[in-house]
Amino acid sequence: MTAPLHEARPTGPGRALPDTQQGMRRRNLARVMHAVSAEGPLSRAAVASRIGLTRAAVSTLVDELIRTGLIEELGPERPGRVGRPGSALAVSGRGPSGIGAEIGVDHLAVCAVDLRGEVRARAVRHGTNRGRSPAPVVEELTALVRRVIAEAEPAGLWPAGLAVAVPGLVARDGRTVVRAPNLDWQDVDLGALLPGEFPLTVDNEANFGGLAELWLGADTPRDFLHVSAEIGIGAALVVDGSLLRGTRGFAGELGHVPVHPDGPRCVCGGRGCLEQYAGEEAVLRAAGLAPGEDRVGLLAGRAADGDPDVRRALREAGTALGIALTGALNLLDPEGVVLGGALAGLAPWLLPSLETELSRRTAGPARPVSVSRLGPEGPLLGAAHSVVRAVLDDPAAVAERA
Amino acid sequence: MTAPLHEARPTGPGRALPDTQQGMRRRNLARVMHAVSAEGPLSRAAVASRIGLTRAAVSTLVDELIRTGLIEELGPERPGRVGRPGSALAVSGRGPSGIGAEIGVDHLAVCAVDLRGEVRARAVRHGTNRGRSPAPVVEELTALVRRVIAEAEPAGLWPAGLAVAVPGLVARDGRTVVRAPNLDWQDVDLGALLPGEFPLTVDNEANFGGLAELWLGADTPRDFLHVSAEIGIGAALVVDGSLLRGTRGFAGELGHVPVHPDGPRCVCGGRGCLEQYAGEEAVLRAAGLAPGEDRVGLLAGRAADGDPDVRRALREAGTALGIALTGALNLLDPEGVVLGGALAGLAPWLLPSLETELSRRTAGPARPVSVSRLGPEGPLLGAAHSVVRAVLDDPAAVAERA
DNA sequence: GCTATTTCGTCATGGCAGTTTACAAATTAG
DNA sequence: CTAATTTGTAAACTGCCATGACGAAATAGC
Repeated sequence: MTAPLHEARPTGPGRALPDTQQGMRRRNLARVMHAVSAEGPLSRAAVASRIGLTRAAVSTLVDELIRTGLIEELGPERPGRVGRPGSALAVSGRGPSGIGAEIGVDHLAVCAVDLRGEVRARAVRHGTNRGRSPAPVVEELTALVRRVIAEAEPAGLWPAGLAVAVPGLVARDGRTVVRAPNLDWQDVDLGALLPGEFPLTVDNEANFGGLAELWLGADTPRDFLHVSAEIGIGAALVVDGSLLRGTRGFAGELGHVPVHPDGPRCVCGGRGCLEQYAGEEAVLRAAGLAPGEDRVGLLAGRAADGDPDVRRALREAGTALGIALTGALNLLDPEGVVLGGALAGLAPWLLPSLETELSRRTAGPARPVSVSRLGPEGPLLGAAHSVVRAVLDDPAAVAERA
Repeated sequence: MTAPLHEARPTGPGRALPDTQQGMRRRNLARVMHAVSAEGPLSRAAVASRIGLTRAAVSTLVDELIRTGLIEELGPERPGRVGRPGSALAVSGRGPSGIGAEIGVDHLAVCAVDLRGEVRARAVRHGTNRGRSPAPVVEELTALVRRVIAEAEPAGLWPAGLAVAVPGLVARDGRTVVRAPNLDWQDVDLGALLPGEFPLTVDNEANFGGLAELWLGADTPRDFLHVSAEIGIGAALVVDGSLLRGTRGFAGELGHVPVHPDGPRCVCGGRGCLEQYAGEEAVLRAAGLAPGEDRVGLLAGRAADGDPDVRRALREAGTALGIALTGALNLLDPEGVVLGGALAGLAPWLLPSLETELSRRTAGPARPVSVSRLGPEGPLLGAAHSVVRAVLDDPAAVAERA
């Protein structure tokens, strides 16, 4: 059972799956899970009115979910309202958990999140992975994964799946890293290197960051661009609450949008790509700094100290970002833009020129550019939560494995 | 009953509609319609295996569709295979029809398409609409609509809906033309001006063109960009077989993607937008021609005659398009690009420089750039077919009105 | 304090949808 | 001409949700 968790589900009239009563039941179980998960403790009656089924139907659905341990009965509510109080239902803090992992340039991280969305265990290993071959890195990651699983186990949690965020392009199979320039990896099938005991998904770090923003952000809209940078500049395109991945899985390559078509050559073959102006390397060079460890921290520190070269470099990066984003906004018409990853930390110095450029170039009301609250935690949390979402999306599938 | 036909259906776990048995039935009726519509005459058994239901279930579904006149029994098949031959089922050529309409800069057009996809009636009125106020234009259009409906009526067709393609931005309500520069319209509620007897959808001409490409194109993929030009340059973003509309409905504004960020001022407030290089007006100017009637024909004629100024102007437009499309391809990773509308007629002179630019700037296998077979007919056909698709998507809804 | 009202959760009943099983009809293979 | 195969349909069955009724547990009004 190693199916990709977040496969784009075929939707609309084209979907080939027959519509049978069992499917209906499964979808309604999912609806109950989502309602309870999203709106806190809820009585059966409240769930029924939320999802449009009758109380009787919800009763049987909830019974089943309680039997399989996905939902817990907290006890009677104490409301000021008239009538018999309902019995509060909540998603269980035990049972299946989502294991999220991140392969960063300078670290490895793993965490376990329960169905309630709480992080229940974590493990980190610092140290660069640049240029290391996949096998030993994944081996270390696997060790962290096992440690986290072991740590969560006494609390009654078992891994329902593993999702790995990587700084690079991932094929649509959700397993293969096609290219990760920072790691110098190419066509690595992580599915073959990682333990096969549970469902695995691999995805781009920007994508998981975007999903984290969608699921955990305070008032993130269902349509936005999540821009993230770790040397390369990637964007997660969230459209109507789900990721736009592209045919090959390479959508969101904001870094190679042409900004100055006659500008400097880029590794991608083009000229004047955004990455040549707002990529980490380019900014460091423009700021007169040498590449090294913790480059983002260095930039942020210098900028905070008022270093004029760094400030100018970031200002220009913001302008270039603004130009590239103008194109993206015209194409996608999202509700907003969120700066995540390394960009979040540098936002104070990027935002002014970025917003100037955007408002200069786009008509109509300005689209809000906000900064991720999650910062560097985004991808890891997004990965773990993607597993949790998969459980909420089809609780019946998990119940079979429990 | 004037609900928008092609509203983005909420999908996935978030959709609020309860999953009830009647809904199941409706979806399965739709599945049968789609199977029969897409794969020609089919026996009940063939439909059953296609959609994954049992023959018995399909039998009752088909019975219902035959009773409501949406499907016809053609009679026994004559196969070389062993076993009792099936009875061929086909979508009916009578009953509900889709009325498509187009408000062009230089013409109005209306057509009626039956469930089989055949155009059964059409009407055109030539003459510019530039600068005319909405009311008289829509009045003329309404007259054409009524004529087409009357023409189709003796064949047993009745209008299941009206879809109108306009050269401009349309709000997500599917009724309001927010801005149509060529017509000089702004915030026009077509829903108030058009007859209210049947469901109405209004959409961008590029969007309907893209849908036509998706539904009628020979081997069009489910993920592509359909680029179209009528003064403005618009693109339909088809992602996984459905349109990406954006929050406000303005997605696909390729014309205002920055190509040379320091280039000439654009009406949108920006600088160096694609439209400044590849828009109709810009190309005419670059070619040393004055604007007038049938501008595209003029350009194509001169180019075919070998006029060097025109050729150069088109070559440069192709280059600019290539730069803007590079950005779009990096963001969306579609399977291909289709040139439609006015661009289709000019493709021979645009394509070389466009493809050069694309292959220069993008790594990996070149994405195919193809030319629409439908040409200027695309938007009209797409509009009419969108109504037909709505019927196929929910035959039960139509049966109630029959 | 007591009764009426309101709301909750559950149960029994019923309707509806698709499955299973069986069978007659219509064709080909030999 | 018989056996094998496939189609379409009917009858019985299972599963799921809706309906309506009921007891339980709270509040509101007197």
